[in-house]
Amino acid sequence: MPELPEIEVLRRSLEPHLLGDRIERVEVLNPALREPVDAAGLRRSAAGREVAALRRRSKYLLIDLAGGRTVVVHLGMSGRLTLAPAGAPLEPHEHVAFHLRSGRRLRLRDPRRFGMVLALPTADLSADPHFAHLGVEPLEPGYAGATLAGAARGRRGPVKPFLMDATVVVGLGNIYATETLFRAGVHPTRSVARISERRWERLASSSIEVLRHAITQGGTTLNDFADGEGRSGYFQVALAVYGREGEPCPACAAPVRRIVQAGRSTFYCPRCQK
DNA sequence: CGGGCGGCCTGGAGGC
DNA sequence: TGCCTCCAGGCCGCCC
Repeated sequence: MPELPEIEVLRRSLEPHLLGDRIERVEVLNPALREPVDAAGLRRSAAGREVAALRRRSKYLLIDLAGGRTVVVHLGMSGRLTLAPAGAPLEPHEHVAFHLRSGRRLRLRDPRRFGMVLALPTADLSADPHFAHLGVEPLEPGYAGATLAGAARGRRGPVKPFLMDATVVVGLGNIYATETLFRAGVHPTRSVARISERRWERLASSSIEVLRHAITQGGTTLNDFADGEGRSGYFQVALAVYGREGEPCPACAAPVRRIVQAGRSTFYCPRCQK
């Protein structure tokens, strides 16, 4: 489900509640996620620790704890991480619950089980195999057309899967790569070898605009995304082409087309995207 | 080595 | 109402 904007929205919604609170107890209800949850390790790392910071890297939420360890949460496709009041009943597909000093519990539900939860030493995060290969953060300084152009040098293949390649730039999944291409006026099948400097600049700035706009709208809720307090996002109404096969392009009214690239749906306007 | 594809899972939607 | 097929926001490993 969630791409960069959704995780950033989640981070911001949880931050005021979790900062300074303490994880009293960790309950692993069902360890079967993409990587089996190491219940004992998670407990050792997190139980009795105060939350020192909430960060995000790529599509991972990072919960830094006092004592030098970080709880890493990935929502996969269908994960939800929400705060529940004390005594709230277990919900279906609840995998992990962090019981807080405040009485609430931070719980992870994930029907499709593509998510993950692990605890790592905070200082070594970037060296961990989950993070070591990741590319630049698109909302941090230094990301620009030259970043993309440099990564594309010597490569071939269509630009859409390239934008979704997390070793190049992180956070762009199927929705936001699709919307970025529309905003930049670039055809999704165009080879990365045939994109000008100016187009790379446009792609970079378009991606930043799309991501920022989505964050201000609370992310995109197609089915299951919700922030830490269970609120849905609104960006789905602002999607220009994603999920809109056959509907008129918002710019020129030509019917939006759907194709499949690398096994994923791509939507584009055949007139606006060259 | 880079790119494409299947597989991991469950649930919801739509067709019949 | 029920059954079947298709599809879904991520990511990894295998294959060519």
